[in-house]
Parts: sequence; structure tokens; C-alpha cells
Amino acid sequence: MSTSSELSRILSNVNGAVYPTEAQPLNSTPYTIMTKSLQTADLTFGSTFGPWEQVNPLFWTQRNVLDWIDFHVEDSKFDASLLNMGYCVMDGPVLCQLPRESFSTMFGLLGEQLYHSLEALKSKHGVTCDLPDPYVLNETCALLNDFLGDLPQYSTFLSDASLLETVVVQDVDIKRENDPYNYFNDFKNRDLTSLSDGYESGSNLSDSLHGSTSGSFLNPSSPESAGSDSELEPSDVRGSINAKSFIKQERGEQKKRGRGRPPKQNRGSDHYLETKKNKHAPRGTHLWEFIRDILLHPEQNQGLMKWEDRRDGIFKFLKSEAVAQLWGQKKKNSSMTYEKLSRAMRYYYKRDILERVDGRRLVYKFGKNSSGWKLEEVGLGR
DNA sequence: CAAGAGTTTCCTGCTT
DNA sequence: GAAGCAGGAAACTCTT
Repeated sequence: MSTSSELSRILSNVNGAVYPTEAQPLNSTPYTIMTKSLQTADLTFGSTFGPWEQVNPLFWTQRNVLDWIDFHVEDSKFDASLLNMGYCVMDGPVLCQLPRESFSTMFGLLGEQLYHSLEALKSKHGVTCDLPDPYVLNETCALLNDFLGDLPQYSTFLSDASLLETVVVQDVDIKRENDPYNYFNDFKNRDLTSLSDGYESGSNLSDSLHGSTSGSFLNPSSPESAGSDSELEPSDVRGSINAKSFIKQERGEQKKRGRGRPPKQNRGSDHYLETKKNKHAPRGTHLWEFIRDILLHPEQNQGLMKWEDRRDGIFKFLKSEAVAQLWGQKKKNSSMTYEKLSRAMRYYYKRDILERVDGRRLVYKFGKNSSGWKLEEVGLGR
């Protein structure tokens, strides 16, 4: 079996373990979310060189590690059959903890090369602490953090938001086990610039959402109001990592790319010319999961959504357009509105991911095919 | 390449 | 009248 295919097989297994099914019965632990977040993020790149090179090794996923090993196997024409694949399945934090001698033990003749490569990458990314907290980033959380950080009412709460520009990995106390939500607060102190899915610091949501007043930070982004859309999307001002992956410019063309039915030509006009770099959400980032993740972090999403009945999974949109904008940000779709989002929500009724809540505006209920929100699942049950 | 999933977009009609 | 809700239809991208 060739290296690539073997590693691919392992990768599949790893992915399978991380995403058992599409509607992963996840207990939404920080670790699960983090892993998924980084993984999907990494998959986004699909570069020939490997996303791992751009990412702090401390934040590598198992996939990154495998890609990195694979790269070196190819690079050195190493006979992959000599590798014990069992040793290849680990994530960045584990890898970074390995003593030098373990590299030779585990990877044989390739060990030295891997060790030096890792050391180089570690120094490149300024890795100095022993153990990072890799359990901290959740796409939704990150997005929310950016999003809310720009709101006046949250400016105090996130008073150190500017830290996001330059923060480095810090030691954290390990309270996560007892407090599944704790990581949310932690993550703003992370080296987000090393992380890969574009919700890193400085992705100024304010660029597209500023000009707002508190309570109504959205320009009603009706298709008619091109306002915010004429500006760069956060995705456009992201780090270089992403930028290279999504060059599919058709600026000036009439063609609408993106999902769904093309909007009418004369509605909203210009912003539809904005490129859709990332066409499709990776697996595991479905709308209902996005909503769920917002709800699971009440200390950060206040003002956007709330639980009406936590135990029964009934929730309400408080700022429907804001949530829609946030969803749009995630999907790189600046023209998302609550109306569209709600249509997608209504499709969930059929699939029992959501249940109808009659007579109550903006209120929905998770259905039996949704998961990861129940108290027992998030470790708050009993 | 085709089919299916999961939206996205638009629309009409109805309700709050 | 505005905002939501319902749901049909069509279009689109990504995954399988």
C-alpha cells in the first residue's frame, strides 16, 4: 500500500471517529467542537503543500499531523511501510510533547527529519509553552466573539478584544471538564492568528456591520441596501492562509455564484458580484448546529438568541437579523437575511431536526433528530 | 458524471 | 403596514 493511500485510509478513520455521522451525536464538549473546527477549517485549504505549515503545531489536528508526516515521507522518499501507522495518529499537542528520542523510536529513520521539521515549525510559530489549550476554538464561538466584540454593548465584556490581534498562547487552568462553556471565554486569549478558519482576529465584522447603533447594529441588510456589502467581507481581509484558496474571481461578470437560486439582477446589484470564495459549508457546520452552538454559549450570545425552555430545547431568536448576518458571515454570504435563514429552518421540520412551535414568533424547538444541545449531552444534566 | 443533501433565493398568501 | 410564518419552486455547491 502506498503511503498516500495508507495515510488516507487512516485519515478516513480519524475523520470517521471525529464525525461518526453527519448529525453527530456529539456531546458538545469543547474538545469535540475544537477538533471539528480545526479540522474542517483545515480541510478548507486543500493546498498542495499542507495547511499544517501555516498553523501553529500546537493546534494541529490529527489530520494535520498525518499530512505533515505524509509530506516528509514523500519528501524524503521514505519507505512508508516502515512506519508504524499507529504512531502517526495523534494531534498537535501530543506531538509537541514528544521528547526527541521518541521520534526515532516511533518513526525510525524519518524521526530525525520530523523532529527538526517540528522544531522549525514550532519556532516559526513561537511555540514556547508546553501545553496549549487546543480545546478552545469553535467556529461559531469565534465568529460570535468577533461579531459581538464590535458591538458597543459588548465592548466592556470584551474589553481586551484588541488582544486578538496579537495574543499568544497562554497557560490556562483546566476547568473545562467542569465547565463546558468556560473555553468560550478563554479563547479570546489564544493565538487565533494561528488558527485556520478565518474567524481569527481582526476579521473585522465591524467592517461590514459597523455604522450601527447599539441594538441595531445591522443595517437592515435587505438586498436593496448594498451598504455593507460594498465593503470587504471579513473573509477578504483574512489572513493570507485563506486568501489563496478561494481565488475564483468573476468580478464584473453578471453571473451569480454561490448557493441557491440566483437573486434577481436588479435587487442588491453590486454585492452579488462579491465573490463567493468558499461555496459550501464543510460537513458538520449545518445551520441547526450553528444555532445550537450559539445557544450553548449564553454568556456570549446574549441578545441574539435565548432558551425559552432549556430542557425541551425551545429557543427564540431575539435578534433575528443579527443571527442571520452571523450565519451569512459564516457562509461568506453577505446577503443572508432572517427570511432566508428561516426558510432553511422550516425545512428542518420535515426532517425532525426542528419541531414547530405554533403561534409564537421567532420560536423554534429542537427535534428528535438534533443533538448536542440536551443538558445531558453537554454535561449539565441531572 | 449523476444523484442527493443542504441550503439559498424568490415568491405568494396568510397571520400576528 | 411591517414582520413573521408557510411552503412551493428553482438553482446552486458539495459530497457520495
